[in-house]
Amino acid sequence: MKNASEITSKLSCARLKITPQRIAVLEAVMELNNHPTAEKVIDFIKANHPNIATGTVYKTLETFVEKGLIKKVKTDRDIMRYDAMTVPHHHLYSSSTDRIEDFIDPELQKMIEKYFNAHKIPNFKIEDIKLQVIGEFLTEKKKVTNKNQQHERKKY
Amino acid sequence: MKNASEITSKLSCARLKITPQRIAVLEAVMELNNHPTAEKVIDFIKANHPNIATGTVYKTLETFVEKGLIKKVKTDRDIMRYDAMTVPHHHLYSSSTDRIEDFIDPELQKMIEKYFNAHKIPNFKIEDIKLQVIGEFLTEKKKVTNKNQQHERKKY
DNA sequence: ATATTAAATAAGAATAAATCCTAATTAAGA
DNA sequence: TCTTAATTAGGATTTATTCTTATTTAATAT
Repeated sequence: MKNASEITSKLSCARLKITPQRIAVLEAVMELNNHPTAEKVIDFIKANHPNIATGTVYKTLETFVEKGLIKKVKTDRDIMRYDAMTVPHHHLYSSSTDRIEDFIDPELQKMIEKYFNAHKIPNFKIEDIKLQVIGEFLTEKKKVTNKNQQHERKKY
Repeated sequence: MKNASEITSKLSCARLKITPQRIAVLEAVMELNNHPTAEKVIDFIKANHPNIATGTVYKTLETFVEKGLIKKVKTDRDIMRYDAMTVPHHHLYSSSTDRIEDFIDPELQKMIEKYFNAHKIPNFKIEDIKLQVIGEFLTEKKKVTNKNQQHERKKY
């Protein structure tokens, strides 16, 4: 549990009481870094903390979303997923499987921000912009390592 | 039922058998034009066709999505919504209510397409790009009529 | 260290959306 | 009209999530 202090500091920054349950949930979402479902988080936690209640995990995840510690990831399927990454980023979605990967592209980010600064939407205050790029992954689940490429993807 | 022929032609173009149930569902999604939930569709249909089964509506919606007649709209909440619009467009989401509006912006669309043509994502074939603009609506639910504005929004 | 108290949790019941199942029905082509 | 594969009704079932309440606990003040 190397990043224990990182976790507790995140919790206290968010003005949340530091409880074993919250530590376990935040650790799980950070460890399961590819957008786990609530169920995956629950399974992960059960291994070390067999008696943390299901409802507690759901409630804790919701609390973290409210406090901005994690984000919800929408899919076209019916299960909610969660994301511990806090830097602005988008997502690649497989149209045939449930694979989701992060898509970090500062240049794109900048372009979109610039566009919306120049083209305000009438009567709408933008808080966040998420790009869902839907398509097909052409490789198996492995890290893209080519350093010359424009876009990074986190390993699955 | 003025657009009856439009509906039947859409169905036959999609190589689907033309049934009263399918006509009713497609009509409902087109009529309820602000991204109805399955439940809203069911309620709408029940008025004229009291004995179309719930499961049929779900199945029919799913069939239409597969055939590309309608699209799924996923929200941060847990309910699936549907969209009959077939031209490429994005969505504005209220961060505090469940309001969703269409956001049509051909210039933005063109810019994004151009960007991804110039910056291919390695090992990924793009099929669709959806922009989720999350924020707050500053007006009540009414149509934006200013013709000079860049962005159109369908009325709620 | 201890007491206080508001916040958090366990446990499982309850809810709600969506799916599944099977027999009966129906649309479209022969 | 007949045939047949596709579709539907009806309802049970599943699954994700929320809710409820008594109990426990973390943080603060004493």
